Amino acid sequence: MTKKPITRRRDAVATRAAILAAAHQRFMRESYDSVGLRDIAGDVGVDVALIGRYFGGKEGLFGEVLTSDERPLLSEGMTAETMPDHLCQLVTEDVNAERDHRMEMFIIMLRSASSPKAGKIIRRIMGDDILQPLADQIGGESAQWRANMLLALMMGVSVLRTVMESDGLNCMFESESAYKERLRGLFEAVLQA
Amino acid sequence: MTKKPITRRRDAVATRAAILAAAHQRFMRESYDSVGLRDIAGDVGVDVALIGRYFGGKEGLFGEVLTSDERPLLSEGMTAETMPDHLCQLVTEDVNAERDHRMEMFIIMLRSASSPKAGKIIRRIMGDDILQPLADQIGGESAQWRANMLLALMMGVSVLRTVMESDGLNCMFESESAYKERLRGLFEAVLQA
DNA sequence: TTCGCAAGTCAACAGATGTTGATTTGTTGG
DNA sequence: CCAACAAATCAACATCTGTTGACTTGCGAA
Repeated sequence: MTKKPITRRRDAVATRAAILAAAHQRFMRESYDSVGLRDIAGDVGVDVALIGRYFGGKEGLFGEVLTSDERPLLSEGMTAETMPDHLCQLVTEDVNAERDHRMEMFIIMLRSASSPKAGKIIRRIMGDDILQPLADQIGGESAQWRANMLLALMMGVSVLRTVMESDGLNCMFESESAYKERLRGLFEAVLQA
Repeated sequence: MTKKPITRRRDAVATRAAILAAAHQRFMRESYDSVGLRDIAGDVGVDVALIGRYFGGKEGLFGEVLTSDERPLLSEGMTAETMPDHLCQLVTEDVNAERDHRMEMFIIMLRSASSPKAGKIIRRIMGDDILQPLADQIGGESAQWRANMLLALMMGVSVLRTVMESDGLNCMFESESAYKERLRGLFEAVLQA
């Protein structure tokens, strides 16, 4: 008991996790092609070669950033009634504040979707883990269309706010709640059209 | 008159235009970072160095792709009444068909917005040449918010269809017009909310 | 024809990219 | 204390990136 691993300096799982976290941050701010493996390794204070060792390569790392998080991409306790609130809440978080992990995944995917290598991974996840579950959750006649439309709405608002860095959606109203109310109205319009 | 330039093999303006066109096509399908200058030059059948000569560099070329087209980014004869139709039409064109030039610019911007260098140019154009004119066109109380929301809606649908390559919005209805009708309803909801 | 100039090519640069194998270093079990 | 093994580093690779200067070639005017 004297030698309990108090401060392990060579911890494989810890460094692996650190690399994953650093990559997450980088990919959230720049596209797949813009981020270099040396940037990520530098953030952790580690040699580049480790990334190759642990993740096989850049694609492997990116893929794991998108899939390693155990938490579901869609809220679990989401019913047809609470859905507009949920989605609206998700998309209106303070840009500079700590974000919901689902929103972070969303941003990462939006940022790198145009890179051929990253695009393949992203399109699969978008389809299997977001669109399809969303459509199932919605159910009914034109569930596919509604799910696609909801996703488009969320992506549009997200792209505008984070990628295009426009703040024209936020501060144009007398109160924040009034703005959210309008946005929620749109989500409801899609669901009930 | 015997030597009218029937087939000019060394035409500066023609090759310049050809390079510009090739770049346009490339940037429409991949992101700024993914596209190499040698790819573009190869399409035209020309040496890479010419791009540097004519456009100063990659950023210059990209900037000119986005600004060289004289045609306006927003329809000129667009009134408050015809706006939903216009925007809806713009965003629902056949993905494989020949696209409206405004839609093409839109896609190019969406694709490369996450690349730091290209992003600067894009955000300026988005703000000055699209968002502001759109808000002016709308007018009234919360014109800024409405313009942003319209843009978000258009971007979302565009990203979903072209970047994410989802076709869940198109073929889920009994008729194409029914799908468009619903989408137009959303645009109207934003404008009249 | 011949000259000049511009159009276009060639070659090489300097830097960054992802990736790989050999090597060092720290830790742990005997 | 000392081997053994994994963690981490080092060094170099091959390739691709955008960019630059010197070179060649074709066209048109005199």
